[in-house]
Amino acid sequence: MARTIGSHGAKTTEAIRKAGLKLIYQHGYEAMSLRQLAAEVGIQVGSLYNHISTKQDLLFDLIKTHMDALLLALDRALSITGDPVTLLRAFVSFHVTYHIVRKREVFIAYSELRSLEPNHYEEIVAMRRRYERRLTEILEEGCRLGMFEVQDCRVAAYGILSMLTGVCTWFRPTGRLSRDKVIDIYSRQVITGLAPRSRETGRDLGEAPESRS
Amino acid sequence: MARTIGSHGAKTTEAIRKAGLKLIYQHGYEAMSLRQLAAEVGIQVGSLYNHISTKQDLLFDLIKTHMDALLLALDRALSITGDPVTLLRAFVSFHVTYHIVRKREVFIAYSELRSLEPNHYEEIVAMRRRYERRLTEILEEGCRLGMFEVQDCRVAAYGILSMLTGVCTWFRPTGRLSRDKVIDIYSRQVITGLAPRSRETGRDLGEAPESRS
Amino acid sequence: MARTIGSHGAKTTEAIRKAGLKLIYQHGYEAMSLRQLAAEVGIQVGSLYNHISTKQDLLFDLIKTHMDALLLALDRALSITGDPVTLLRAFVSFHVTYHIVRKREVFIAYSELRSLEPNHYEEIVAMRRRYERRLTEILEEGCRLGMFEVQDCRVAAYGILSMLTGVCTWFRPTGRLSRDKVIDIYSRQVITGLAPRSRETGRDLGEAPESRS
Amino acid sequence: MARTIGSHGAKTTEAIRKAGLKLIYQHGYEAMSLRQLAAEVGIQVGSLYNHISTKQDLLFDLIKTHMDALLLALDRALSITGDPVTLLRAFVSFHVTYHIVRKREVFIAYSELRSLEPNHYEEIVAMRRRYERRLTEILEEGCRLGMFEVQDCRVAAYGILSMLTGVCTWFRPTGRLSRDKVIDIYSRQVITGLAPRSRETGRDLGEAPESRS
DNA sequence: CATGAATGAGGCTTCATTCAT
DNA sequence: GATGAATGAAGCCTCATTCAT
Repeated sequence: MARTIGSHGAKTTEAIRKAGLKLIYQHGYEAMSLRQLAAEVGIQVGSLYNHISTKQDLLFDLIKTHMDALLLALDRALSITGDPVTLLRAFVSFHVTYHIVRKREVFIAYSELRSLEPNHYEEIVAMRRRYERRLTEILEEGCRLGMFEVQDCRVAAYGILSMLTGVCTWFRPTGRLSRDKVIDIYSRQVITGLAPRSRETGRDLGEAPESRS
Repeated sequence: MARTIGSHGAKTTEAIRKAGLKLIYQHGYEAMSLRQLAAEVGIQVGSLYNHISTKQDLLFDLIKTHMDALLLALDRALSITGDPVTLLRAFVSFHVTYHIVRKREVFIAYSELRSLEPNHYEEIVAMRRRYERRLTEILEEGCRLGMFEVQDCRVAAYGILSMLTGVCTWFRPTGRLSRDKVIDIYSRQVITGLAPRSRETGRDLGEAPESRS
Repeated sequence: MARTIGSHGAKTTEAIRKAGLKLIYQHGYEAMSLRQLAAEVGIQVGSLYNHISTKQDLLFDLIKTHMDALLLALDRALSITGDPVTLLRAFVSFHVTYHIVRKREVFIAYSELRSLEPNHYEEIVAMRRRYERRLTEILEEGCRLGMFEVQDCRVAAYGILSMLTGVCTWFRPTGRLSRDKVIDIYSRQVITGLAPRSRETGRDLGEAPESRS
Repeated sequence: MARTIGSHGAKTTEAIRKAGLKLIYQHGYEAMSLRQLAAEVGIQVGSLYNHISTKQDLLFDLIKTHMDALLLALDRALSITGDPVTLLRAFVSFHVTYHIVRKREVFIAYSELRSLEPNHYEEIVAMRRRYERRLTEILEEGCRLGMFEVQDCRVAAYGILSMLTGVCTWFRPTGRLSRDKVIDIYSRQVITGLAPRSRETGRDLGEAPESRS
């Protein structure tokens, strides 16, 4: 991805990235043709190659750029002091917000992983793991302090991530619920879900009546 | 999808469906070529057309067959009597099990929705909504009875579905956790997450310290 | 190069090979487009791929087939008994004849060597060396018997081969000279050129007045 | 081919010609792209057009320049007095030397003839004929004087040219044989090959006449 | 002069689909 | 039913060339 900053062509490059984002989001990487992409940008197919080196490279560039931004933003969002509950709430808020605002990047970065060449795939998956790790660490700290109670922090983290990420598949900014409302709802559902069992009663709603093997 | 039941070719037809499932799961519908498919089955490309009418039709058939089976199985799984908590636990167990066992069908039915022609798309989405509706109803009933407390049952249902469905992206049968263990963990996390706020304290972990509008 | 003997498609395959031979001879491998080739054959471009696997493969197939035939024919032509002069005359006759009759194959096999992929290149060059070796051996035997006198049999062989091969660049079947006449002329020129120096004078026309190192 | 003599850009122009020579020799005219050429020179593709007018023009310029130089050098090499044998030896020496030293120009001028546009093609072929004519004239004079005996001077000339030109396909400056040695070998082979049949013996293996000047 | 971007044609190859055998 | 061959569209990419900056 050669990006000649300041030059006139930078505008075209950016337009290609934007159009690529849109079309890949809409139709998928495989289903998007460079013909479509060029048409969307308003240039000839061959001209694309003044800005990208390969269709595959465009995909990688889009995903990589997104992941970089995501990790950076997460760092900033979690650079607060507070107990695990506070951090978890910050995480939920950040994750949901980011996944709503950058809906398309987020979707592509996940659903087109398999379209990446092995090398690129590995690189992105590694970044994704770093992201997940941040949440897992919060859960682990919460368990240590007795604020959360989960049988497996990794599994819990995966569950939370799936739940939150799902937001970007149905949330509409113009819909019934505001973004903050959704964050509120999910924060409660997530944090309550990790609550330790009540000491007094000895059981809670989540425990199965009979034991399983 | 012409299936000549009983004839010798039925075996081939089934082989095509099986191979199609595998290849679409691996590479995606757009990325799978009928040449690959034929090769996987061990026949020539042209011969495929004795069994399928169209690549698109094969996709639809696979998804439709899956959705029929899914809804039927859900019916069976929820045909028990019990309070919402019991039903919810049954739902979680069913959903996770099905998504682990029929991992590929489930994945395709979701990720290749966009590859369906409008008519087919509508049909499948309607079925999917019926599925989601079953969970939402359980939550609504639970709220009515005071066993759950959520601000929005649809949103809660989406969250739960996302969480549970995520299982099929990381679960490995040979992994650290057994299927039952995973069901156990998620049941607790889901049901606890819906628990009403403690009456005594008047607030719970999930509520934000400051008020929101 | 899949060649299904007896099937209807074999005719097309052969037509492609023939047209490929013609076009590569005329314009060169790089300059020949598959569009041209398909047009020459009278089919669609894509249909070519029912008969060839690759443009490169077509080239290799043409050259390899030629080299096989050439070596086989040489074997037959030299399967006579006789002294080196007789064998050399047989070689000249064979080489010139073959290079006139199979003018295009011969030309391609030489001029498009550089268009072959490394593996293919090596294979063909090895065959070519076997061909050259046959001539060199005749010269060596002739020298042993005192019938020829050359300072370096390999160089002499190269010279002879170049001279004879050049025929196919200018010979016209309808031209002034018959094929047999040309063979006659070249036989004499080649064989005379290898004649030992006259015993009486101790020197001959080919020796330079001043000595060289 | 605009050559701004004396200007700074002349260096670039010369670099382009040199790189073009190299790349066309290596890959052929059709296979060489202007992108490669520009990269080899170290400039951008567009910049080439400040120095050449067309890819075709570059080819023609390279060949034409070479042919001019070749004919001029031949004139100089043959501007000696002497009998046909002396002249022939001078020709052989010159031709071999030139074809070894200017290996790439020579090769291109021959192998890329077919890549020239009709006009250019005719022009170069005419020059080539003038070159060949010089050799033919020597042979004709030699025949007139009874020093050579060939049935057809044109054919003999073609044969000799082919033989000598072949040198540039296998000669390596660092190889087993020095350039002078090769010239020596070929001079003898060529001249001996033209020797008249011995009057006394009536055989044709090339006996030397008694004297030469 | 050099540059980078644009063009439009065309490169090789693969695609889903059809159909005579 | 299966096959191999044909189709025509489309896939990604590279080409030589032009031109404003």
